[in-house]
Amino acid sequence: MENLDKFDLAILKVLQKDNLTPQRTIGESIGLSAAAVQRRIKRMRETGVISADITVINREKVGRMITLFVEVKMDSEKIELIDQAKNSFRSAPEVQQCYYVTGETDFVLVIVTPSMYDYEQLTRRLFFSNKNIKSFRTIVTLDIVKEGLEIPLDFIM
Amino acid sequence: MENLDKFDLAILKVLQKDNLTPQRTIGESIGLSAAAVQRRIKRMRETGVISADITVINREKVGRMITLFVEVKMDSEKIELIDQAKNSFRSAPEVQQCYYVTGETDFVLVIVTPSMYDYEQLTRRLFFSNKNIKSFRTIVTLDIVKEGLEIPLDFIM
DNA sequence: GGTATTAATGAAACAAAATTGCAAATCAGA
DNA sequence: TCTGATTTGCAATTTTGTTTCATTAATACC
Repeated sequence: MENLDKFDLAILKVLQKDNLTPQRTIGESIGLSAAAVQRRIKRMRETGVISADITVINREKVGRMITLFVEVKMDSEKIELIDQAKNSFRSAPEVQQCYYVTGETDFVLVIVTPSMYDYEQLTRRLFFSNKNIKSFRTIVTLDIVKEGLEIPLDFIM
Repeated sequence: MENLDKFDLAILKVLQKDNLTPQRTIGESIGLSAAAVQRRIKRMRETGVISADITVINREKVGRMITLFVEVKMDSEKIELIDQAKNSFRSAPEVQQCYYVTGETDFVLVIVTPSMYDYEQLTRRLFFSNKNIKSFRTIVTLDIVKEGLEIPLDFIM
């Protein structure tokens, strides 16, 4: 956990909304030179505070896509089996997000596929082929009300 | 829904992994000039195929943060009440993602807060104050196995 | 308190990338 | 095959990012 000052947090706040904002513009808004902003961004990349810079694609515009939530329950909680499941989920391109969670279920997955048929095929590869998966529950999304990976930085500042 | 050719899709495939990739580099890898790549990106921004360009922050590095899933059940499915709920979820900065879904539950939320206390406060504002929310179930995440907003474009190509 | 050391800064020079103008090539439909 | 519209590459231009360097601020150590 890095210690970030108010400038770093202000920079992050801008970038997580639009990382194409010129450093000069950011500098002006927070009272730093463009060079200073550039160095801070560079450092945050090196220290892993910034983990990626990505383009977000509008699903609806590229083709029909289905978004699903899947709650997965495991039989055994043995660490090797859990890790093995994590790896299999992580390496599937259809699995957009994967969370290991507490309570009734062990994993929550966000899955994006072109069709229900593709999802059915995926469940065979991902779930039915894994002996340690007890059950899974699929939730179909009708509407993406809000999407993003933003972190509420205001609470830290 | 825009119709995108193989070049557009190839560009998107690169950008959704790293949108800081120089257009010249993209051009070389797909057999186009940098200018052509730039024009295509511009068009995809204008048509909304590209909805955002963002920096992804590593939660662990900026401070203690808790990630939660919340399944929300509504009393009435009246469209005005649903829309009103959507708006309240959308406008809360702690709500990172919000999906309107089928089945038992009506909404699935991904929530990021600094502490359980903050989450408890949020539930008052977001859930208990809304008469139309029948119940909600909170799932605490232990580990983010995979995070992202990537869309599997290989299935389209 | 004074001094050495380190780290961070801004301004300017520099490099690299994005953007634009324009002529040529490509493509789709008559 | 012709025509009009679209897309392309190249080169010029503009904008942005990066590095250099001297200065300042902060910190630690006598």
